[in-house]
Amino acid sequence: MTELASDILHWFKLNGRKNLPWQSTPPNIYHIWLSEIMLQQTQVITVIDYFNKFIICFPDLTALANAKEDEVMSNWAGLGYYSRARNLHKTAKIIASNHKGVFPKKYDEIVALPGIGPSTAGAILSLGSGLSTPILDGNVKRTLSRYHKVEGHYSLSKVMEELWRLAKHHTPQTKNAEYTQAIMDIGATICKPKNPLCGNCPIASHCGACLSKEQGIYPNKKPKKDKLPEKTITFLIFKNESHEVFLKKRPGRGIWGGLWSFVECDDNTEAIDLAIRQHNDSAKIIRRLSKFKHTFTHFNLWINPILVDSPGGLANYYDAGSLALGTPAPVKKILQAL
DNA sequence: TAATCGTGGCA
DNA sequence: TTGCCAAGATT
Repeated sequence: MTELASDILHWFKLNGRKNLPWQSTPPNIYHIWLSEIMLQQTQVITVIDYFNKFIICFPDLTALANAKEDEVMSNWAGLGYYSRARNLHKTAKIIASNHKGVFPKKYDEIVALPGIGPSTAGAILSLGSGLSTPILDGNVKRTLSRYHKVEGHYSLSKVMEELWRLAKHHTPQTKNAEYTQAIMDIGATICKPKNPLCGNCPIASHCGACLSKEQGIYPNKKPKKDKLPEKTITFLIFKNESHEVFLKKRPGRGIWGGLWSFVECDDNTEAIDLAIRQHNDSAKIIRRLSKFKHTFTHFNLWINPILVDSPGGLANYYDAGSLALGTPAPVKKILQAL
């Protein structure tokens, strides 16, 4: 066992997180899988409430496999990266039909499932079955980059190969579930992106970056991008006499895939008039709501919401106060303000 | 290899 | 206010 693994395991006994909602003895593989998917690019604090709500609706893999897609999406709405939810549902169905409802135990089978890549597969095997399988999530990448002063940004395949090599090198044969949880805990609570708490770190005395006071240099920063592109769209909020609003299910790919949203069109008079006529020939604009910005990782979206009177509207009109459908965050924001 | 895919918290 | 980016995978 490497010194890093030994130090981390010792630290874990007293300091590790052992009461997260998806942790149990023995581990529940469904909970482990679900949490790992929710935790992709998402912090623990954000996931906890979603996880608890989700396992009440879908207590086990069979319940999830038998669920309607809209019910799954509704429980995921607000968490983001919605392909995760669609793939989660797909995988539940695959396991139900191809694996007799039992989560597969082999790495090759697990990594072949939709939404599960090499790191998530490793985490499932390690945390769920205690197998000696490396992971390489953001916490491990950051911690090992500092410890070994790895040169180059993650976007370079050469850097990722080196980090995987190091991750495998430190992954112990025994106590692997504890090690995996421990190194993620250290990454999340001590070896943080900004202001790492090296004074509390069990591996600081052997950490290259800490010893040379270069915690800010490693991991190497992402090359700066130009300004984020900006887009402006119009939301048309069709409202009938019963104060119900029209929502449309978005296609299963692209932004907000599988969620329900307003009619959307370009932000100009001609496009707006056309979209209104096409939806309901007797509809008329009531008023414009205030324009607001919604920020994504890769662009900024300006949303121009317009409230439209839509007499006779019936199909796919819903009461905003008792909506059971998943909606994008900005749509939910508008619905709550109506 | 580089884009795409959400949202919210924090410095 | 703006920029950064989190328990990554997919195309």
